Amino acid sequence: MPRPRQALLTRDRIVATALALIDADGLAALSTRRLAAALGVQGPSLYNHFATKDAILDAVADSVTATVDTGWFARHDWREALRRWAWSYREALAAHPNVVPYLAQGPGRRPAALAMADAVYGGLVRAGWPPARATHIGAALRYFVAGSALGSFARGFVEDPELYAAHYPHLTQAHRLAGRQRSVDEGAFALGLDALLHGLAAEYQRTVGPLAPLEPAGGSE
Amino acid sequence: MPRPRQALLTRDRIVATALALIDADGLAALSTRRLAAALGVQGPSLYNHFATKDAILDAVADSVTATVDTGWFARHDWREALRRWAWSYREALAAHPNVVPYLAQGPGRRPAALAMADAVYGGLVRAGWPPARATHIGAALRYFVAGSALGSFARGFVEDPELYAAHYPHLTQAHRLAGRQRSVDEGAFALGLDALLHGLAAEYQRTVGPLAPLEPAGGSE
DNA sequence: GCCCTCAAACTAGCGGTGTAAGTTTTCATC
DNA sequence: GATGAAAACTTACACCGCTAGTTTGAGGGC
Repeated sequence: MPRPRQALLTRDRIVATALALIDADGLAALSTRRLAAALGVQGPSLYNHFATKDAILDAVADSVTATVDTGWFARHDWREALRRWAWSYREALAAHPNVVPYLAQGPGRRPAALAMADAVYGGLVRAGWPPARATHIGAALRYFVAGSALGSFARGFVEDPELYAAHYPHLTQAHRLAGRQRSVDEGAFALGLDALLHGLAAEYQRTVGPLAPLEPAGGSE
Repeated sequence: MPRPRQALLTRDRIVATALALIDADGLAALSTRRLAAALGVQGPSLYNHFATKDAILDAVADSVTATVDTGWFARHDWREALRRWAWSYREALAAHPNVVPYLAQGPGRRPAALAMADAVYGGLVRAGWPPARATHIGAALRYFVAGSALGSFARGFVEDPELYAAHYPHLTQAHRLAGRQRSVDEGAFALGLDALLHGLAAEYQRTVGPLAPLEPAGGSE
């Protein structure tokens, strides 16, 4: 086939299809040939639109990051903004857990990731945190969110009672985790996030100044 | 070469060499043939000792996890034990950052990871935490540690001032992060861990009961 | 309206990958 | 000493990312 009347591929179509394949079959199952086949095209044609496979993955990762809402810092107290951002971030990653290992390797040069870092850092500094502290807080929350999306603690366990009971005295109920994955992961995330924010608020009072009273629950959104 | 008088390979030697190669060149650079070559052997010979390449990686991951000290819970208050465990866990992962993406995908059936989960969960329940809470706390800390080892927030930035200043108003200093990687990552980890533990202590007081007074700083170890 | 250049697909192929299959020789056991 | 497992080997398959060169339609300039 020569050059078609209408281009078969666009960067957006490649990225969307790649994400769908990764969601369905995992990161390792994405090959340029399989991706091309899903697009009705031969493998090397992708290289007319992306320089390398990694460039495709970068674009996929950035498309996931782009769905995170970072606007909270303009409208809310820093504690509330951090909380909502963290949940939004987690939601974006949890919707595509298979890309997290790739995505978690740093913002690099991906624009959506950098825009997010910019918004969070800026919001914290504006709230009075010293710049170095703001960096640490942003990083710490990123650690927590990325770890939670990546690990899916409960997903790691297997639905086999024998396996754990035999050697691990306290894990006799661990096989049940496999079935309650979502509730366990969400509960752990909620607990950890609340604890983190509680601790940060204390640190703020100790080193920056008094906290503004929190807006009433169920704020402006 | 037929079967040699003395076996050239052992599982331990394979695992140790694989870990060294991963540390040196990254996870993606480990192939069965390169690993075999480093062991003075042909590629397929590895399959006399491991069923698949993933089985080798599992063993590598478990050898890293095995260096985490989980004994603190027998000798310390739960807060202090959690803190020391988290630091030890982080240290183990940070020593081999390239294996973290693989390792972070869940304890699965790896014995060292399961033994660690067992120790942490048991320690928390013994300290009075309700079982469901203990699960959440263990998971939350795992998220944080895994995320911190995986992400290495600072590593993600590039040493190029132009790149950030142009589009991200608050990231004008971000290129400096690349050079201060270790201090940034450790600072973020320390801050986040302290905040987490602070928040957990508050939660404990609210839902379980009064906290034992903390032992004087610089305890029995 | 023609021509030139570029773009977007193609085909062929290189070197590398995980691993299955079968072979050979040695060691350990009866 | 025969037997069988173990541990290396060689060969081979299907797939991988990617390069090179080819073909042909699309779009712009004269």
